[in-house]
Amino acid sequence: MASSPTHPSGRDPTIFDVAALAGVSKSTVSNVVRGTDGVSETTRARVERAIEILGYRPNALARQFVRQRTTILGVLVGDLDNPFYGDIAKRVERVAFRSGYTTMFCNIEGEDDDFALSRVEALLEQRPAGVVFLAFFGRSPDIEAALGKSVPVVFAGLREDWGDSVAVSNSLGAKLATQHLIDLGHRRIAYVTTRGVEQRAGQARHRGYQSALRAAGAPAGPPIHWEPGGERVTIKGREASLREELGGPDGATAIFCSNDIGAIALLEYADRHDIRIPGDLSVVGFDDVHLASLARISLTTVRQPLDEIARVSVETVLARMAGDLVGPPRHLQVSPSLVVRASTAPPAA
Amino acid sequence: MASSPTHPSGRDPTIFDVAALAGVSKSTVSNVVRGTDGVSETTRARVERAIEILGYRPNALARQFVRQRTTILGVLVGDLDNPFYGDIAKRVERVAFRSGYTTMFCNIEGEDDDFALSRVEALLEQRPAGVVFLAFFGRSPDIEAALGKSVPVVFAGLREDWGDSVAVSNSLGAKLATQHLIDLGHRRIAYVTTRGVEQRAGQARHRGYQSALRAAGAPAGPPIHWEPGGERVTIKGREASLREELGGPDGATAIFCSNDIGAIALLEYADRHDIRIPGDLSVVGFDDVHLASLARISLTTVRQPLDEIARVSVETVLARMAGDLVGPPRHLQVSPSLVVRASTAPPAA
DNA sequence: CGGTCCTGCTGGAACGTTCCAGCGCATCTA
DNA sequence: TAGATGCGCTGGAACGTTCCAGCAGGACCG
Repeated sequence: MASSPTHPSGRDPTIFDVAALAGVSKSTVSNVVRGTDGVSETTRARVERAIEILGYRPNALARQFVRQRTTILGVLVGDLDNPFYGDIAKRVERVAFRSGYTTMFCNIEGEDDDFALSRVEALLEQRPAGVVFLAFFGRSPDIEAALGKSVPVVFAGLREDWGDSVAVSNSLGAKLATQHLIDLGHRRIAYVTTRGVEQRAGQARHRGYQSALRAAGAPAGPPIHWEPGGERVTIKGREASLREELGGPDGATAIFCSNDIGAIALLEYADRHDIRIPGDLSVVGFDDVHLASLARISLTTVRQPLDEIARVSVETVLARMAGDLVGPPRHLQVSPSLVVRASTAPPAA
Repeated sequence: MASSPTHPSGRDPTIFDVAALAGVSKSTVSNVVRGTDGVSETTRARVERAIEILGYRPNALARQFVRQRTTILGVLVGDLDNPFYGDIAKRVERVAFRSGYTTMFCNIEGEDDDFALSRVEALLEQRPAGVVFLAFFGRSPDIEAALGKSVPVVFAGLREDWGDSVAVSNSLGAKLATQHLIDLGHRRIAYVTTRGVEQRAGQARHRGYQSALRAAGAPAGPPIHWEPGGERVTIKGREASLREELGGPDGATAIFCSNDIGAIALLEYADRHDIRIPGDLSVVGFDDVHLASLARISLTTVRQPLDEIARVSVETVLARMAGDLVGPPRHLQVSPSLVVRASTAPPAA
């Protein structure tokens, strides 16, 4: 048990101990602690002195209990080990802390929906004041039911169909990426996506890709689903060989990949199969994870303004909590930007 | 406000509502909810039915309040954005969840001790049942004071001077790394360290490096402190040029770097300065972050068994919490292993 | 000078659990 | 059959806050 030096009784001092020492009522101590006004300067000083002497610290558990709310901000993360999530998680945490909230992370690794749901329930049991989603959920009805309408929710960059959201403009980002390839002279540009979890964002990115190509009068293909590490891909439900889609005489000369981790896996694949980048194949990613800027990777990509996304997301959910923001869900968009590096070049002649 | 369909009164149903419906006392409901035995099968069934009907969910805030403890496991992370921390954080979370604990992460970015301290205090205010350190703290006396003796603490892989710890054997890992370079034929092997935050681990790694070289009759240098991105290094407090330490006629032919992120930064530096790796210079890291296994990085490194560290760390702190582990701090060591990749080769002839 | 208003402080009630002493009743033992 | 034992259940107390109605007493107003 912790015990302050001046209060060796074993139990932590309570508001009553402070009140007794300062010669005031518990209510006054409470008012001082909470910074309520309506306490005279002299009384305040006396109480503060008593707090100091006793080493009193408010019991957060009691406070949370009586107020029936915490200063916990729940954060649901797709995969902490993915640098994109790690990066944004860190920023969310920083912003929340500045506003007096403590973040509670739950890591969800998309694989198992039941697992994800049980994680969400464990999080909700702590009665967070709000929840920030950095992860996508397939079974949203269950999640929605679990959340009820009891907790404000914001989606940081992932979906726009439920709750508030703050997202980069996926279609604009995809347009920037695709237009860059078009400007370099590419015509056969493929769109590769790697993870089911980003369905909605991925769809929007595919639309942006399509619209850029259409505007340029070039052909846009369907999404090519690829599981990093594998040799096979799925196109409109049919299996095919990744090798044949890339770099060959009829294959694509450039790829826009729906995310950096996938794009980097593509670079790996290319390295193993003697496809030179950007000589034989140009690759553009999405996210601008740190990794992408390493000289040995040097991936051209679309940068998400993570700081802004994190800041605005937290601000939004805090505003909902405070009642400052009411009404229907608000969907904010932030602007992506293109970062050109060494993974893109004009197509071979 | 959340409300179950069958309980539209606005307030969440309490144990009393369940008791009334089931025709028993609140105590019996409590016993059913907590799984206490001493409740007959028929009563239990009746209570469970009532719980179902009302959609009752125990109020975690009230429970925590009355028991004065939570099922929150605090985790202090060095930098969530560093893949090493992200990886181990994720594993810790997984193990904790399996044991019924929810993890609360606090991200500490070593720079600012006052900030770190305020983060720790915010974490402690939630009264976690235990704390796992994945970060190193310079000002441990303050942290120690803040923690008091009230919360069991375990250090995962970082220090061995306070609280329980579960760490890879840093000196053995360093020996493996250095011996690998010696076996390849290197004699001029430098030790580079990048971050103040890993002082203790770094010191142990330097000792392992020294002992391997001594055993081989080769010279061991002092730690070379390098700030990734810079050109200058500090050796025993004196400044020098990194370029001159590496690859030159008198410079090192191989480097053992105290961590992978630093080692990868060294690769970057080498790339920019036309030092070929491993032709001109061999590099070994420590940690085996995912990144290191990318074909374009392919860093020889020392792997930490992160799963084991995470599992044993959480087990240790849970055992302390439960009182199953008593007595003086326990310092467990786990074994590192060498992962040979393409960043090391025999020295140029 | 009586009433009203404000300021600073008070004390009770409430929050929803857990924990525990204790009680009635049936069963077992001598 | 009396007493002991144990099982299943009960009701009160406690946990440390916040919130709120209310109360003195001084200042201000007509």
